[in-house]
Amino acid sequence: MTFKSDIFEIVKTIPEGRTLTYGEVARLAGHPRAARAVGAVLKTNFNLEIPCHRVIKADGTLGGYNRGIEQKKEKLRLEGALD
DNA sequence: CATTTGACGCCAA
DNA sequence: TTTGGCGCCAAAT
Repeated sequence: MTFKSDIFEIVKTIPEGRTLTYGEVARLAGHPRAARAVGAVLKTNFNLEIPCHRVIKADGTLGGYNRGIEQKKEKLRLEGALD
């Protein structure tokens, strides 16, 4: 499988109300040092079936989102992943 | 095939 | 608490 597909598989398993960091996703995919590459992949994929808004930075900030950082923030708030 | 780019992560000032 | 710098890796060009 490709790095991309591995990442998507992992992200698809993130339950509502839960968040993982880019680094965590990379580690779960078997690429412990590829945190940055994870963002590169999520960025090029617009598949809404993939809850990529649940992937945030290790320092607690949200990072980015291909549909706007505000949308990401709002989604997480609705799911209770914030506060 | 060689470079550049960037939704990262960590540490020193 | 902010900045700045560096290592890392896959995608895009």
